[in-house]
Amino acid sequence: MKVHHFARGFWEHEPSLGCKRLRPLAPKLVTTTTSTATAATVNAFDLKRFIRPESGPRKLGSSDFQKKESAQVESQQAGGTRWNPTQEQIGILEMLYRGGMRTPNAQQIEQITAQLGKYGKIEGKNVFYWFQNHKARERQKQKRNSLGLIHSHIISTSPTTTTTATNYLLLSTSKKKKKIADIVVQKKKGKGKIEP
Amino acid sequence: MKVHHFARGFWEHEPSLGCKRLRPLAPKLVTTTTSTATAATVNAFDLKRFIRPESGPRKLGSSDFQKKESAQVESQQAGGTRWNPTQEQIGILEMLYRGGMRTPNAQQIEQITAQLGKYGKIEGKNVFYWFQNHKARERQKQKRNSLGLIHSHIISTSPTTTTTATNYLLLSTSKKKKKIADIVVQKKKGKGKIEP
DNA sequence: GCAAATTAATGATTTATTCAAG
DNA sequence: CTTGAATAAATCATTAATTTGC
Repeated sequence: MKVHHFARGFWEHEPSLGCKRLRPLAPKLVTTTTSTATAATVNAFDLKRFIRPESGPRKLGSSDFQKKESAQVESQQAGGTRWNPTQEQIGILEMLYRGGMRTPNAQQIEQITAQLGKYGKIEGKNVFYWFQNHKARERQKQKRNSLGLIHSHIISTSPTTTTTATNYLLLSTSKKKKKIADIVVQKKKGKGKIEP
Repeated sequence: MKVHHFARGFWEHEPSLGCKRLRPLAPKLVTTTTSTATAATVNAFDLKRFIRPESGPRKLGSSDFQKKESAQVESQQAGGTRWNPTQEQIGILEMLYRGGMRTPNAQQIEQITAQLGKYGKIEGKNVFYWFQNHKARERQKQKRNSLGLIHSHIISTSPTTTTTATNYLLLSTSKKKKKIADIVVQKKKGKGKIEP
């Protein structure tokens, strides 16, 4: 377990969040250049690829104009699938979370993204999702724990309200997800969990 | 509301998983798993955000992140708050819905928005929400109807009928959030999905 | 030691629920 | 009430971390 290879030990700044995912190779420091002033233009839909699921044979013959660039070996993930946060990114996000941030609004997301972008490829939606997921999963964890210690006296820590009035929206490019109606009439909501 | 985040001094991680993932990424051979192919088209989603600072209890003055918002609120003057669809817009949307569209992807949304924009101010998120809500509400309606058939009893409030305009103004605000935790909500998840 | 196979995490979507404007 | 907007819960899907057989 715990293979501490301090090959490059630089990133060991925080002992508390020391080893979550060792996966450095982050570009680290990007000279910033701040190519864009980011003056505004916060809205505007960014169009991106379109992935039409089954739903019909259309599917456009055009191969695809996707980037891919075949780089991917680049700094790290960059593969194109899903965001893979670096240690630094996670650290900052957790810091913000602990600081009380739960559902950052658009501006906050923008700033955070810009900041985290120094450590690796990242988009605003990643930040958004991270907060959503982290919040939800911390909650589950807590619930599960509290169930575990029925006798314990330390329950407190209420779910912290949340609900920041933020406005943002993510458009999804529906993938080819499940399309057939699951006839699962009774999906058994709890699954393996112990729901009260 | 809880405004009690902050003093969250100690958090601690999972005792058992001190180190989550620290495997330095094994080469893992490309393999690419031909099975999936996935086309790899990275779909960079777009994070749409628009800011509507006020309009609600604002809290979470957490970090210094909040600063310059409230700058441009007027981007949506005239009515200010929410989208008010015109008849043409609704008509087109319903047409699309009946045609089978349920969750348009970004490109589709963009097109629809562009089209509907001819009849009135509208944004992509409005289209997105409309489909979300319409789908959900058609579903409930159907569920309710199927349930109601057993009794054939009027549910009172005959829908559609009467005063759509709601004479009594809503007192607005002063709503309260109720926790669903206590109530044993039997959310009947199972339902037959009726696809046209 | 190495990879395929398995498992645990967690990123990304979809669905259900809630709030509140009109 | 109707329904646009927003959030949370549930679910799906993919990748990293482990385990296992050789």
